[in-house]
Amino acid sequence: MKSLSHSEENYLKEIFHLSGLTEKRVSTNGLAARLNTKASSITDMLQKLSEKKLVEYVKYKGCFLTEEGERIAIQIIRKHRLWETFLVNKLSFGWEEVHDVAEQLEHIDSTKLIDSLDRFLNYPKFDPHGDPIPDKDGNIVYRKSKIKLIDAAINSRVEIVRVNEDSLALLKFLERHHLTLGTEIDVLEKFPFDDSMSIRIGDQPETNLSKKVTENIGVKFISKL
Amino acid sequence: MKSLSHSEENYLKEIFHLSGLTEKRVSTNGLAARLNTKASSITDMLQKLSEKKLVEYVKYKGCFLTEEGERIAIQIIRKHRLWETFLVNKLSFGWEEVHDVAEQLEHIDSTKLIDSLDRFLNYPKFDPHGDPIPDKDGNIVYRKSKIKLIDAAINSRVEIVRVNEDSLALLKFLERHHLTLGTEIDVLEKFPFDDSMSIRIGDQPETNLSKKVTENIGVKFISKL
DNA sequence: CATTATTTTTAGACATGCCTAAAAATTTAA
DNA sequence: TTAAATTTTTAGGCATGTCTAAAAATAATG
Ligand SMILES: [Mn+2]
Ligand SMILES: [Mn+2]
Ligand SMILES: [Mn+2]
Ligand SMILES: [Mn+2]
Repeated sequence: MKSLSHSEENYLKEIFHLSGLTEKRVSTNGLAARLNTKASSITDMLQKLSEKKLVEYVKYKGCFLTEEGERIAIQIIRKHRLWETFLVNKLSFGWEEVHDVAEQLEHIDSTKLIDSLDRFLNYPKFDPHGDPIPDKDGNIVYRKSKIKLIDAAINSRVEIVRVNEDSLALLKFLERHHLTLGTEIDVLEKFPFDDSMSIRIGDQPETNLSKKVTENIGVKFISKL
Repeated sequence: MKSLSHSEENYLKEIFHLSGLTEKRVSTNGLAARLNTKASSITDMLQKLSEKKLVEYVKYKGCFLTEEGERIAIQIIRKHRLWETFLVNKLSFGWEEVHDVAEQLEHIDSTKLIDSLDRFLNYPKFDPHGDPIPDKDGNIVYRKSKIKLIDAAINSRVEIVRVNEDSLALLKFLERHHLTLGTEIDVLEKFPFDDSMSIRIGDQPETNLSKKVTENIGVKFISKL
C-alpha cells in the first residue's frame, strides 16, 4: 500500500536473498554484514518492519518475510533485474557496470514505468547475469538443472547460464577470460589439492580456474566429451 | 563533489527555476510555495546550502545560486528532461504522465547513465513539453523568437513549440483539444473582456481559449493569414 | 552443567529534514 | 514616518535511520 523508504526496501530484498527459497530464518548479524550496517541498526529496523507486518520477527530468533513482505521484495528484484537488462541491452553497459546503478533505479516507484520497460525489453526472462526476472505477478521461473561449475562432471561440456554478480572483481575476471553467458566449457580435470579445475573453451589453450571462480558460475549440462 | 540528498537537489532546482535567467534573488516564501514546505524549513536548508557554497544567502534578503550550485541545478534539469523524453519517445508515455516519474529519476546519480541515455535518444534538444535539454557541459539553447500564445498577433499563424508542464490539468486539456507540440494555430480574434482568444486549427471549427490556457502555451510565428 | 564466547538487544546519541509557535526584521500604507 | 501587515528567522520538537557502549540472551566448550 503506502510506499516504503529505500532503506526498508533494501532490508526486505536482503532478507529475501538470505532466506533463499526455503523459509529459513535470517540472522541479525547475517543481515548486518550484507547491508553494511551494525547489528543494532538491524534490530531497530526489524522491529519496525515487524510492526508493519512485512517480516515475522522473534527476538533472538531471527526473521523471515511475511507474504506481503515477500511480494514487495520480489517486485524490487524485478525492477533491479529489468533495469540491469535495460542498461546492458539498450545502453551498452558492461555486465560489471550495471549493479550499482540498478541499486538506485530499483527504488523508482511506478508500476506503469516498470511494466512499460518490461515490454520495451520484450519481456526478458533473465538478467545480464543469468538471474531470473520475476514477472509482474511475482512469478519467478528458476532454471532447473542448473549446477555450479565446481560440481560439473569431468569430461563433460557445459554452458555458462549464470554468474554470481556480487563481486565486481569476479565479473571483470570473467569478462577478461571470455567466460560470458552462453560460453561452452569442457571440464577436463579437477584437482583436490586446491579444488581448482582445468577447462577448455573451444580450441583455445587449456586453463585452470580456482575454486573461488568455479563455485560462482552456474552451468547446465550440454554433452559428454 | 560529494553527492547531495534528494532534498538538497530539489532546492537547487527550484531556486534555478525561480530566479529565471536573471540572477534575481529568490524569496523564502516563494521557495516554500514551490517546494510544498514551510518557510522555516526553507531557512534551515538555505543555511545548509549556503554553508556548502551552493547558494549565496543573506538573511532576510533571499538567495541565488553560486556557479557550482547552478552547475548542479542544470545537471538535474538535464536528467529530468532526458528521462521525460525517454518515457515519451521509447516507452510511449503521454506527456502528462511523465513529470512525476521524472521527479524521481532525476536524482539517479550516474554520469555514464545519463550520457548513454542522451546518446540512445539521439541527443534530443527539447523535452516533450518543448523545454530545452541542457547538454552534458550544461549549455542550454533557449529557443529565440518564442512568445506566449496570448501575445501572438491577430491574423497570424503560429506553431506550438512549448507548453507549461506545471499543471497536469492543462496538459490533459491540451491533449484533449489536439493542442500538441507542432500544431499550427490561426489566431483569429482577442476579447479584452476576459482576455480569451478565438483560434482555428486547420479546417476544424473555430474555438475559444481562455487566458489561463493561452498564457501557458509558447508559440513561434509562422505567417500572416 | 557451569563457564566462556558469541550473538542480539537495549540505552542513549547524533544528523537530516521537516514541523509549529513565537520573535524579529522588513515592507506597506495610513 | 509611524503603525500595521507581511515576511523571515529562531527556538524547540518530532520521526527516521544510523552509531557506540553496555546489558541480556543464546550457543559452544570442557
Ligand atoms: Mn545487481
Ligand atoms: Mn543481476
Ligand atoms: Mn517535468
Ligand atoms: Mn518537461
